[in-house]
Amino acid sequence: MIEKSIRVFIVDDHPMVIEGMTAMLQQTPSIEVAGYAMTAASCLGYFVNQTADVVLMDINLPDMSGIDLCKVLKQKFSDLRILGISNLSQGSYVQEMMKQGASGYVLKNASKEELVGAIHKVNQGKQHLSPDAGQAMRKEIEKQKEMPLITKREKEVLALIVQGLTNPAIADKLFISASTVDSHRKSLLAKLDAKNTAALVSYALNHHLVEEE
Amino acid sequence: MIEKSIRVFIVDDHPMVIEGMTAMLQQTPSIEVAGYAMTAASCLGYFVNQTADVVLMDINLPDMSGIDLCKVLKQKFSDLRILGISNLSQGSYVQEMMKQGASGYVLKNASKEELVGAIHKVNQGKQHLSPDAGQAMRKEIEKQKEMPLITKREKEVLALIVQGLTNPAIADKLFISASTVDSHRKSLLAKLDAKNTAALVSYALNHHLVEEE
DNA sequence: AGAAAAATCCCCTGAAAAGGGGAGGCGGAG
DNA sequence: CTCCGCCTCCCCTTTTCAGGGGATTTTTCT
Repeated sequence: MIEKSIRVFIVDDHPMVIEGMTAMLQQTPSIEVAGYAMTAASCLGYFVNQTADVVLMDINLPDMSGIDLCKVLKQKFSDLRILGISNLSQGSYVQEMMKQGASGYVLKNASKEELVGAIHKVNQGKQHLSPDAGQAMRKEIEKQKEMPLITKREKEVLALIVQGLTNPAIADKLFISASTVDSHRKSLLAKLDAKNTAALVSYALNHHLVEEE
Repeated sequence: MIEKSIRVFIVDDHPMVIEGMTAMLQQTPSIEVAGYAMTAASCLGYFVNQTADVVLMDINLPDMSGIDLCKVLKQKFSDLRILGISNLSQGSYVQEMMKQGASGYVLKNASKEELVGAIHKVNQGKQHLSPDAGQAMRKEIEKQKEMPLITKREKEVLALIVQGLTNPAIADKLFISASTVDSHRKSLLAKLDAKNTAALVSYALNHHLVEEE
């Protein structure tokens, strides 16, 4: 029985990883490396004239996040299967990736067997998540359930508190009264179970409730 | 002219990277991949009976930090040249690595040419730093010069402030008076150019002046 | 349309922190 | 030995925060 081999396209900015994946996949007859790109731009360029079945895509690209690239590719080529690749098993990334249409996620410390297996699975329209990635994603979902607490406004206030602004200063920035800011501050203290500003800021930074770092 | 090829040993917990580096290096006649290990333990096991000229070593290993492994290897085999490998160009790691006797540092996004070049350079007893890594290291040194400000006691107080303790509570913990704690707090505010507790905590966490995260 | 949640604003009191000053002891570096 | 930095402690005042209420409007979800 003759099967068409799966055409895989690799997007990663690390030459080592490209070489490694290529080396791994070349040993597998059912898989064929159709090409690779080291930037999102050149990846998109490739897909103008050519195509592939599965894209192995690093989340961290120099010119565009893998999440955005995933979105763009799926919009143009809905049949394309995308497999996210990253060394970090941060649930939030995994989640975002899947939301944007990725079919799976493997970590960079995946074995050859897992990688090949994942490609086959994804090519059949199934999903594949690395054990750690899946776990991280589940944890992330748990977390979000545990504390959907903070409202938009509170988050804004929190961000300004973290920046070292006082209530009056925050009031100015948000065009509300200092009393209101104080109300939000009190809610935050209660919700996050902090008993003063220091604990509040610590919590916010350690739980990534605010941007910047 | 016949030259002995350089025996390279690879230590990395990512199969992809091992495959990738092996693939890259096999194309280079002057270099021979003597073996590889995915854990510090198996690396040490290898060197009981065998040896190599250059070790390519990832900083992030599952069972031991690359920095510690570097130290151990250099103690036992001072002739061994060690080339650190990592995707993060964090200056502090680079510095630590070099302190422990590493001969160089390349980033995972290094090209085949750079990798091969670095191996040759290091094998000749020279040093090699990836451009980005070198830059990161210089920045780190700059940083440390910019602010050796905080004293031991201040750091202790800062850590407790970050944990959300008030002056009286800190005073209790450190067996000093609340007035003294306040003095330290004032010093911190002045030194770190923060105008309140929130800014202080932010600064401390963002600049890793305290443990835990 | 009606209930729930969020956002807005205000009062009060006491505690903590910010900002300013001064001062004594102690140990290391010049 | 003397100076300087660090640690220690205290005084003062003003501002900000914490904790407890209560109240109104707007948004959101059902």
